[in-house]
Amino acid sequence: MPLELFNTLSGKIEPLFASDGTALRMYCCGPTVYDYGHIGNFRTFLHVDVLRRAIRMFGITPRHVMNITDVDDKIIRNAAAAQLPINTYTARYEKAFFEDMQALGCETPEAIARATENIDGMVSLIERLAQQDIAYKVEDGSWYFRIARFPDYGKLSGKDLEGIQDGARIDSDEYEKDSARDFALWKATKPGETSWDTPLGTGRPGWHIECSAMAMKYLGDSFDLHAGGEDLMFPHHENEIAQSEAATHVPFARHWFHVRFLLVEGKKMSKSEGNFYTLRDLLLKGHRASAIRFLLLSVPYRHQLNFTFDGLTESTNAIERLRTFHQRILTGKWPTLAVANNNDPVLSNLIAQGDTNFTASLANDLNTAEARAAIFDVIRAVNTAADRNTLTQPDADATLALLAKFDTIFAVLNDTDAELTKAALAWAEAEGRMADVSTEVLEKFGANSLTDAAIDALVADRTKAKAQRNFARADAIRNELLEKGILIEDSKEGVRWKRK
RNA sequence: GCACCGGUGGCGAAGUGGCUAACGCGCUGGUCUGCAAAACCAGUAUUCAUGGGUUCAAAUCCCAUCCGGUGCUCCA
Repeated sequence: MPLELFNTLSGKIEPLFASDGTALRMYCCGPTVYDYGHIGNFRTFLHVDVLRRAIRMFGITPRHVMNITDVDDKIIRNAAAAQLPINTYTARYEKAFFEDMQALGCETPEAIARATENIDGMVSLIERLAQQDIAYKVEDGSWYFRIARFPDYGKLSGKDLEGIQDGARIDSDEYEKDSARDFALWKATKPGETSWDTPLGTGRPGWHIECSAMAMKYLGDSFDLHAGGEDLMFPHHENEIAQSEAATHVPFARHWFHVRFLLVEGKKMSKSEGNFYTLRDLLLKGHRASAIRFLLLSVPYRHQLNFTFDGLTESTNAIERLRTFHQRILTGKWPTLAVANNNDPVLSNLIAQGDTNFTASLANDLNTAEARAAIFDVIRAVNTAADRNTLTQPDADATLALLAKFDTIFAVLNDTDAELTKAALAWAEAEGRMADVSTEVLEKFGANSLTDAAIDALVADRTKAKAQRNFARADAIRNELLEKGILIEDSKEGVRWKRK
């Protein structure tokens, strides 16, 4: 079964493969590091993460390059306002970005490419275009791409040139262009602005050129897949194709992958709507990193996702069930799991079917919703068998193997939520953002929160009270802990507790 | 204005021509428990925005209407 994925360029679902027979070369448009990443950004990166994980699950090696845009108008403006050199300014946000990616369980790409470290490549690419008279310089020293010389322009986004021309807003800074549609390859700078002295003149790169130059540097003139958020389709990716193919005369990326925007509480996320959330905002409010990952992945990448706090609660609960089940199979406890001797072929088949369904769902254009459902089907069946003492060791093993497979994609079973929230809390403290921390988080993880030892002591008290059949005392302790977010569970195997 | 996507149970969401409309969360009742929790069992949409049409057969295709969202400009 091949892994198939919708290709924006062809408008069809097509199999993915490594055209060089070794590795699937993919380029993903990364962040512009001028601020902390928000959940919209991460929906895209999370689905790219699932894509690369799925590629590996299907036996293909990914070679994934992601860029960091560390120079652009906003960075220059904000760095100047902060009176910092741009690299000092961007370094903190780049660091934060990778911390956030890790918190969300994203794997690190095989290569990271920074725009400011690849100016030479961009300059030579523009020079190649200039030799063909496709790039031209205007009086102020900026260079533009002559769209009229690239007849395929618009093939990705399906735009016709006339429409663009009519709708184009003319930027007052961009004068002397041959056509309003032509886009900047190299921007002349004003004295004092961040700039590079190059054969093209003094200036800085246009936005699109970095991705063309860096993708080609790391992956070759032609490569397998290019990814990004849906907004990048036009003009960014369209312009990348134009620049690259006009220079090389070979196809740029074969397969284009675009992730749809999310809504927040039914509306487009924006600062003015007051529904704009960074990952850090959510962690400080007490939401778990794993629940955020799971929620953002629960709706397939080509569908709009409505991010809500109810949805986050739902995901938190769903993950609890997954983890509880995983622990049950792993430990044979909570509730007790007795191993049966007689094999139940119906159950064995069900587990195998779950495995097949999981794989098939991902193969079908990364249907993460269906893949998720396949796992829950198995969970219910195996729990039922376990409760009836009909689960055999081979079936338990097969279930664990399936969970492991599930987790190579979803990566939510391993519980690191508490440490991630603590790290966010430490960050808030260091940055003077304690006002953003919810009381719930402070109670659970702040300086006055209960230590594990203190909880264990209270639990021991309660167990003693229970042994004396002093249930009033036992329940009082349980309620006291519950108010502090600690949930106690009794079972035949003894008592366990967890932080809610 | 032009282009496009979507409207499925209380909520989220899969399914895009043919078995009883997945799955998750929630809720109700039961089993277990001192009581809870966890887990299980049963119940939770005779119906897929609305109206018309095509078809032996439609949530799935066509037309119209209403509603939500997106792009055309920096944006994941």
